[in-house]
Amino acid sequence: MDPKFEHKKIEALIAERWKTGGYFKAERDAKKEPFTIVLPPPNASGRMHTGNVLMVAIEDLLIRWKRMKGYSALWVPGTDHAGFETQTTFERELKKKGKSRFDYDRDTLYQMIWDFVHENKALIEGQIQAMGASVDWSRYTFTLDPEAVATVLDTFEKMEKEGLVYRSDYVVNYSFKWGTTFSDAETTFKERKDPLYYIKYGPLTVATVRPETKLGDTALAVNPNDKRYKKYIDTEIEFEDVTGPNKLKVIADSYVDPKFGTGVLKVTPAHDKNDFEIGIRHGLAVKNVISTNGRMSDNCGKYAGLKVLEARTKIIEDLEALGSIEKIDAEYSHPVPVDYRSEDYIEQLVLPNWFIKVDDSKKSLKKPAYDVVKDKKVKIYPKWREATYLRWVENMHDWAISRQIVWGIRIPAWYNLEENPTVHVVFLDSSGKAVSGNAGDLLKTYSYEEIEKGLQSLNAPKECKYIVSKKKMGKPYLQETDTFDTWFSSGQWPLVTLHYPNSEDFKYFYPTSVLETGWEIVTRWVSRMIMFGIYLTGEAPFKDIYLHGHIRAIDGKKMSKSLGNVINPEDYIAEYGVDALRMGLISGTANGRDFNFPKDKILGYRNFANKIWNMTRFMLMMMEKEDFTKYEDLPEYSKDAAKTYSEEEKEIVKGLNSLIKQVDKNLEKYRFADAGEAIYQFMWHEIADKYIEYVKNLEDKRVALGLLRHVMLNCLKLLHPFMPFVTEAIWQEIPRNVARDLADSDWPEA
RNA sequence: GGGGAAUUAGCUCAGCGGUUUAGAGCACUCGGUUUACAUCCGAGGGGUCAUAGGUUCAAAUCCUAUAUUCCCCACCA
Repeated sequence: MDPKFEHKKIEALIAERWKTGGYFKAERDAKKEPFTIVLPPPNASGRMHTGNVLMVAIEDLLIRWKRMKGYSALWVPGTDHAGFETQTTFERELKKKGKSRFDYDRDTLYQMIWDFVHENKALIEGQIQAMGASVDWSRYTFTLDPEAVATVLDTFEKMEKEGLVYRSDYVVNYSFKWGTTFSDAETTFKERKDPLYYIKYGPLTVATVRPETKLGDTALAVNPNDKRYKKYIDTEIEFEDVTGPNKLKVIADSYVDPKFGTGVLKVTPAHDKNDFEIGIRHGLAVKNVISTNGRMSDNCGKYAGLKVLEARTKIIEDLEALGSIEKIDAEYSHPVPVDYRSEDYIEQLVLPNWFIKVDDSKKSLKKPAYDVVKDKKVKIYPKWREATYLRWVENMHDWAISRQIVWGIRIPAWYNLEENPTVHVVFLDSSGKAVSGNAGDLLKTYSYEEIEKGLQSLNAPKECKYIVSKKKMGKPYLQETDTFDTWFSSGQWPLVTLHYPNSEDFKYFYPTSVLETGWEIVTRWVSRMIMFGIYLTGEAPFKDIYLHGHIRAIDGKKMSKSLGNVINPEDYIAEYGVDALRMGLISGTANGRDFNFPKDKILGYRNFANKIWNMTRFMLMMMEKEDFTKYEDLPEYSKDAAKTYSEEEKEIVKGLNSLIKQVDKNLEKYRFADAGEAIYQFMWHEIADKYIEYVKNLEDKRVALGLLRHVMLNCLKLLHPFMPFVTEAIWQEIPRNVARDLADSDWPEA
């Protein structure tokens, strides 16, 4: 043995050994109990970050532990197509080449991204392997594998048949920059200074930062308790507007804050989420005045076609001319919605979108998803996270599942262009020029085939009829160009990876045992998996949920590129080894709370790996010296033999037994750090500091050395799920009575 | 604005059902070439457990306020 534990040399050898052994391929064995974890799929074109390392470390720990305890342990690996993330990464690459997505038709673009992802996929797969993750590669799944896609489409079809799918106008967060909608979760707010205009509407005055949206006003609103305006409620106000004489109804809604501005709100249902809801409450018309191209729409009269900001300037001028501007507060600062990636402005627009009813009177999706956690049929660790889940699910509203991007699973709905001439189509004609317009008009000049081939996107008004079909419909049908929200497909991940509904794997391994992931996607992902699991199988897809904390940078701040504090786990793997990194992160993660990257602990566990390496080296040296080189040369541990042990020997046996119990107990409770810490303390400070020193000084070492070997072998088993490489490497050096590799060994019993 | 979490040694954190002198790793001090390990060994210093009240025979631990920090959700036109 080398005088030091050389992780670089050993890791690859050991990984190869496990691969040859085939220990991680889970067999369906009726005599065994299944233990299943589905790996939350990392982004297929991304690379490993510290969060992934922690996730792998915890899941591998659970899986190896249960496998050694005799379960049929299955850990299913996979990668995610990560719709929006990947498409934007790819578009950045395109930009470097002076191209953009608008240069390609939809099918070509999709194929290009497919190729891009498949060129990069091997990287993350290799990293998962290098981490020592004992996943079953024979069951590897990519979210866009044909079978995975088929399952997702089947689910959509079923939901559509059962009336859970609908199309509706909806206020979406729309980015002109990216040309797509963003979910609320992908939208943040940024403080910005904008002039606040006080605009007269007849006798009333309204304060707004968006005068241009006045073209879409369909009411004025006041607080029902506001004495100043009581007399105007339910009356119509007439006034001279920039477009000529106008009149608006005054409604009462408690959303209006009497203390803000003048206490009068202009209601623009098409361009503000809250106004949209007021509109629904009061049955107001929705007048769309801003189009997806960032310009004022056709129904804006003389302002039509102007960019939003141009229209604002113009309208202010016109209002000034009318004498309708009461005052301007130039110092007004307010939060504006921006997209979380580029912090570019987000406009709220009304677009037809695809929705899932989550609280249908006949078939509620959210209620059982709530109950199952409330009733502790699915347990969340740490417990205090439960409240987040319950609160969110309780307030869940219908789910907009469509995204205006190419990279994803295309919604399998088809529009008959002859029956729906108003479908708006954008395509590249045979010369590569972009053409857009209504299908009815375009079909007069272009053939269906040309449109279909060059199709970039379509936008079907909500009245359009559609047919759901997984097969290509052909002329005169065009397929919806929206794709599913990533969470719609990854929400079915446990079902997809286990080949729901008819496979043997599904019957044996479903529901899975534990879902382990970061808490930040509890709402977006975990709730959806529970919903789909119950909807399709009647059973939640997992029994326990363990949520690990976020890893912050060393400075205690969130890792971010702009702060330059992002930690690349590979640097630490190279310097300290996989085992040290895994164990260091696990020991930092205690209660599922966020924690700072535990640099010192990683160093500490690197030293520990070296320590147990040298303990073994020393033990073997003592054996060799006394010529106990074969297994049989030393006495085996037995309860009988233990009766004649010395105090020191009895002490170490007692310590080992209590350690085994402690490790099991802590792992049952997901207290990984405590379990690991206990092994560390025992091996270093009981075995090395005390017991080895004791053996060292004995005249006759036979019995004590035999016991040392016994204790060491058992400790290696306990430590293996935490630090798989170094323990396996040491295991191979010690003479044993069983040939099996450590990864394939049985868990010790106290 | 609503909700959650944290505040314990210089640093990062444990202390999960109230129990003897409050623990660990790193850092620090002193001393060590001892059949492996200096990524080591031995000894040691260092904490009024954020603050103020309360419950109790007994509180870092339970309760209530306050302060500070972090996070999530919402986002007043």
